[in-house]
Amino acid sequence: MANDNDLTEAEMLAAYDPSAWDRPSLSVDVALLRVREGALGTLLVRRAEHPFRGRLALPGGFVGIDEGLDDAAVRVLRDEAGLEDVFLEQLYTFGAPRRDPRTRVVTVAYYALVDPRRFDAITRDDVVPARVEVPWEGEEGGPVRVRDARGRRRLAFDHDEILGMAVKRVRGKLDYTPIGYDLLPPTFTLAQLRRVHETVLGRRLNKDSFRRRVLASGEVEPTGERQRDVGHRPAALYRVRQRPT
Amino acid sequence: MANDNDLTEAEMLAAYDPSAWDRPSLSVDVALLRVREGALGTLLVRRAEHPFRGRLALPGGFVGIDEGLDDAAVRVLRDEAGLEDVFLEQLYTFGAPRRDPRTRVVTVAYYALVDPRRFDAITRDDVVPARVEVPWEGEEGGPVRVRDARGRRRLAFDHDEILGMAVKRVRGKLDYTPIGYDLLPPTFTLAQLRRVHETVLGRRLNKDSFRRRVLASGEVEPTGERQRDVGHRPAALYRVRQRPT
DNA sequence: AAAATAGTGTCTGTAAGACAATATAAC
DNA sequence: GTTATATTGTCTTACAGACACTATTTT
Repeated sequence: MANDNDLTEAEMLAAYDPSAWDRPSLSVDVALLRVREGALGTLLVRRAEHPFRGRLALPGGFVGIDEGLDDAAVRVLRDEAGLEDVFLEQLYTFGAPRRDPRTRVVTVAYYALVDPRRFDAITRDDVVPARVEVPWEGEEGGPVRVRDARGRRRLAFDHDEILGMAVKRVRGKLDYTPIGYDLLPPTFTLAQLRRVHETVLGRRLNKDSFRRRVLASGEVEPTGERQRDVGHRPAALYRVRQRPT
Repeated sequence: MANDNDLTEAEMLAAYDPSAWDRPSLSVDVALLRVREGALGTLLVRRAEHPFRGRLALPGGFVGIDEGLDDAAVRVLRDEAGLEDVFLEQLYTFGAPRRDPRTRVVTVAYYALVDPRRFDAITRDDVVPARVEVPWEGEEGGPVRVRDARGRRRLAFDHDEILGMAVKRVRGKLDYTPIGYDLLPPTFTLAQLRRVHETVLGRRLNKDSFRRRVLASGEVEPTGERQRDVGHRPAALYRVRQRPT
């Protein structure tokens, strides 16, 4: 190519041919997490086509040529998992050259946190809830293991790595961001909140200091309501003070 | 396209045409950070071509079709900034549809931390050191301002956002990871280490408790040496105990 | 000796962990 | 009343901030 330094910027843009070089494909994948009955769970889709046909995978899809990355993640979550208006944040970009056997595909991974009630409301036969087992402590990191109603599953691509990175990220952010509330219904007791934290972190927390810390944080306020029909003294219900969208 | 569910995976891979859809270009950009004389600095390159010709930008380049993302970042750092073997970690992926006026370019941003001595050893006339000014407190986030020998500079693309995200990330990781040592020479005093932390965090730290905390962490060990020619009582020199690659 | 910073020892306040005591709803 | 958990209060311990004091080098 000749030296283009004599062109104006407009001329240069007009002459630019984006197809001149081979380039990777770009996708997004969304690692959904929920907490229920003291266990981490996720939502997977069964692949209808090669590669990894029949295997479970994260909801995902290719990024449109004029589509923002966040927009693509929102679209995938809506179209493949039937979920909208959930916590969604970019996680990490995975681009090992042979992670997809078709061709080079770089994927921008997102993670989402969902109130388990909305999770349960999903009824699509290609969407499969699965339990997430974390085989490492703390924020060590590494792939997770996944188990659906039929037992242990190997996920497509490097999706067990992506889920593992999502768990690691949430563990890291739980202590100093209001992220835990996205895993709960709009109104909750302090015991429920603690149970969510314990499940995500994979360890028990001190009941008293957890309570003190949360109340002192100013993140929650009592609704004035209490639990009903619980077979013991009902706990006060709280809500997040200002959900910071 | 006809239903391909009757093909074997091998047939499907052979038939797959990666050029069938438009796709974004993919680049990497590296936000370098160093601390010197109580100020954050970075390393920029002057763009020789459109777009943003003549403006300063982060070292960056397109990802090869068979090149790993980390490998691309290492290559860019070596070829454009002349640096090797520095701390380098993926930061965030920026993909707003119009961030590059040529065409859709998604960039995987990395950040690197460098001992300022190695920084100073670079002598290339297209590489420009610049001071980084952070106009926000704590981990609020947002773009930074950049100033080179000639004064305030507007960076190409969204590179001031990327640098801002790098500062935010380092601030967040400084307290609970051994990341600060990558900004220092192999041997250092506790006062130098504290000064680095103060510069990154943008606030003063308590001298006594910083000292106690670092010594109690077990991350450093005394070399047995002391400073020389400092005009006051010389401080003991320390090194990192085991650099965890 | 003066200047300047390194390093040590001690006190205080805050927050977490542990644990005991009391409260309240369902049965 | 019994059961089961919520909620409050107290004590202890760990650690950060503050500050005073001593140490050691250059000038």
